[in-house]
Amino acid sequence: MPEGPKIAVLKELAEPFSRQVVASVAGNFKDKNKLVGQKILGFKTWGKHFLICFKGFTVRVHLMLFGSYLINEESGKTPTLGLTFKKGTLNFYASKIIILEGDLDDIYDWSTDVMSEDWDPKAAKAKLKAIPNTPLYDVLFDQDIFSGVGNIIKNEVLFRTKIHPATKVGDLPTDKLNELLKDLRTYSFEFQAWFRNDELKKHWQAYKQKTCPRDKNPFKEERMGKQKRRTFFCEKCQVFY
DNA sequence: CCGGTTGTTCAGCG
DNA sequence: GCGCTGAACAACCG
Repeated sequence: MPEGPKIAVLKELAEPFSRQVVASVAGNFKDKNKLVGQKILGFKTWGKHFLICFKGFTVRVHLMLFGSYLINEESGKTPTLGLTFKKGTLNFYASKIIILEGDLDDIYDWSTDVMSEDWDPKAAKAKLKAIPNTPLYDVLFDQDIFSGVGNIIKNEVLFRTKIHPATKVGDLPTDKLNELLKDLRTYSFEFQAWFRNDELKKHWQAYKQKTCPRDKNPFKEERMGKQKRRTFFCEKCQVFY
């Protein structure tokens, strides 16, 4: 389900519950009693984390690989966490949920989130300098450098910038690195807009595709990186630096 | 029914 | 203590 842009859409859809008081709580979440009667101060996101802010603490929802949510709707299954308001419900299924105590600004570095207004590509570059021998297929999954980036964004952005996924980050020419950093953000917002309109898949150029749309060369598909994730690339137009 | 997956954490080992 | 590996977890689709 999630990559950063989908969580950004969740925040938009949840916004009507901002400033509302939690009337009752359902689900398996063990600290659910702590939420009853509390007013939601607002919602935030950090990469793939969805954050429900209360006074003094925050509920962190992570949808992982299979998680889902329903707004003003029930699936019939027990949610991990289900919030009921005077009007409406917000349900999370198959999610990992924890409570964060204290100030979020002490917990999160917002500048690593490629969709944040605080996104700072210079900070990312400084971190990449320390790991020049790491291939891009691993680098792009590092949530402490590129919060919100997942396997779709990885595949699409490397294709769009014509960079071979096995290129080591230190071997990238400066202008290509800059282009990559820029497109991670650009593509994430395009992803968000497409997902909102339910037309994300139709815009996939590399992910799960068979043929390169640029030169009609068949895509290579390999399991790459520490996480052995599906990687699609064109050996003709994606340059190995 | 089986295999695959837009993700992360942790135990176990050398 | 480190890095690496595999397992574990979750739910839905084709």
